[in-house]
Amino acid sequence: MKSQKVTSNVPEPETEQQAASQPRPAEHGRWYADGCGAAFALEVLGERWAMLIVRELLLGPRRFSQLRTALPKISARVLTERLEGLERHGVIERQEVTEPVPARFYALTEWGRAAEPAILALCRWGLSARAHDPGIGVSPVAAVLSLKANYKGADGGDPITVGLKIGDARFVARLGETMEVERGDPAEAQIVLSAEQPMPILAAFYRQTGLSNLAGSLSARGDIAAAQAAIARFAFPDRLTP
Amino acid sequence: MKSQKVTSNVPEPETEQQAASQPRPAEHGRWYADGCGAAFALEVLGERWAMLIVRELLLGPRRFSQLRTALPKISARVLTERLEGLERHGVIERQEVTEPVPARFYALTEWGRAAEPAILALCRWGLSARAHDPGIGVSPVAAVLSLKANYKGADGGDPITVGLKIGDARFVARLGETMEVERGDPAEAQIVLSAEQPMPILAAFYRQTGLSNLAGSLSARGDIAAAQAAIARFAFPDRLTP
DNA sequence: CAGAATCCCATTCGATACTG
DNA sequence: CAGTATCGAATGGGATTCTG
Repeated sequence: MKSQKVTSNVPEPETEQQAASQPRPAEHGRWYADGCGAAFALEVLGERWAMLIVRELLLGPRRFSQLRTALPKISARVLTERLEGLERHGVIERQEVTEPVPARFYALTEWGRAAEPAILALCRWGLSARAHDPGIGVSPVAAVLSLKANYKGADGGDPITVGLKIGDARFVARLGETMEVERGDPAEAQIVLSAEQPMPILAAFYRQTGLSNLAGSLSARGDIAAAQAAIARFAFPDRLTP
Repeated sequence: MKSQKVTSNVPEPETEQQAASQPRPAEHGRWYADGCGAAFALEVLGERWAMLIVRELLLGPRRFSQLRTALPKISARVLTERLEGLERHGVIERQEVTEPVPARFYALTEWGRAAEPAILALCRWGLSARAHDPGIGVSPVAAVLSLKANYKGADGGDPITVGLKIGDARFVARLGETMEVERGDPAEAQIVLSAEQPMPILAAFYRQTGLSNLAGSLSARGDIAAAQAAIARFAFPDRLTP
């Protein structure tokens, strides 16, 4: 990580053509000239798509193409730019693996992971405005984080482990005083919910209802009483706008 | 209760045609096509400056020129645009007063106020990255919210009331289990801190130190032991980046 | 003062094509 | 697959001017 010389907010008049392919604004990020921590956060994460990329990395490293799948409307160019910017700011880092097959992953740094509370808070705020529109897609990661954002604690009850299979994605969540979730095989979980798409799973939690009425698109395996208890540990924000 | 008739500045000249075939870019705010609450939040607050405008309104309604003062780098045009957008989305509302003198204020709606936790979380995340650069200005509101973002509770102690005078701004904070702060006259407070600029006040809290070494630019009045106790109730995040 | 209206260029984006 | 390169088009936003 190297620090850049910040010259001035006045763009240099055509240094050369190279400058055109290297976007300025996030260079050292000085849009706001505001010492507030939130302003600095927005210098780093305030560009379009940046926070959603971080969101997608919150549950573990992802590859370029996986990010594109999770964020279908982002273009390759913008994704490349954002990954560069986030890496330069120290939010993410590249990981090269040769293990099964050579590949490159993008992973959050420690600081990047620390952005989770802010992103979950934004998630709650967004949910407080309008129902989750089922017509709009949600990535598996977004769905799982949406649950995490609205977890209310075990309230003295025992921890419950919940496995989630959403398409190809596999998560294991542990619902204790806090909700911890990571990618992994749900084999050991007390309950496993499976669906091809994220929405049926979200709907089960949103409605604070049983799973039976979604049997068509969602399948549940395991202790059904534990499933009910698990669902009761989530509460979604009241809507503040009609 | 205001009449919320919007779409006034869009004349709609005989074009009642395609609404679905033409994906308008930012018109109805659909950049992301992502059902996640965070994505929706960013449709509303993700434009440059938008969150900082909300931040400035978190401690009470402000006038156009007051916002410009607090955010010196925003242009009148952009501020106008953002205020329109935030009003259209239901985050803020205009208030016309005729009281002392006819004036217009911008105030958060209930939903807008609900964004406070997200903004404070971003503030904490930004602070975890780098020291508050004293070379960069902070608005009085940003300074006070920065304190609120890092308040850790009374831990069994009695509430302490702290008055803050920052330039012309006047705040009263009550440090109980949570920190509540609003604009108001600090006359009744146990402690009153005064400074022309926000930074000396922030510095006193940041350093977890007494006030004596900042006597030049900061003045304190009241129970000095209470002041020490008050300062001890704040803890600022560890830096996660060097 | 509180904006609205114009002008206009730099930035940014999406689509497509290309490459190692 | 994992990006680059290029290009045209849309947008953003600074500066300036106008108005109630």
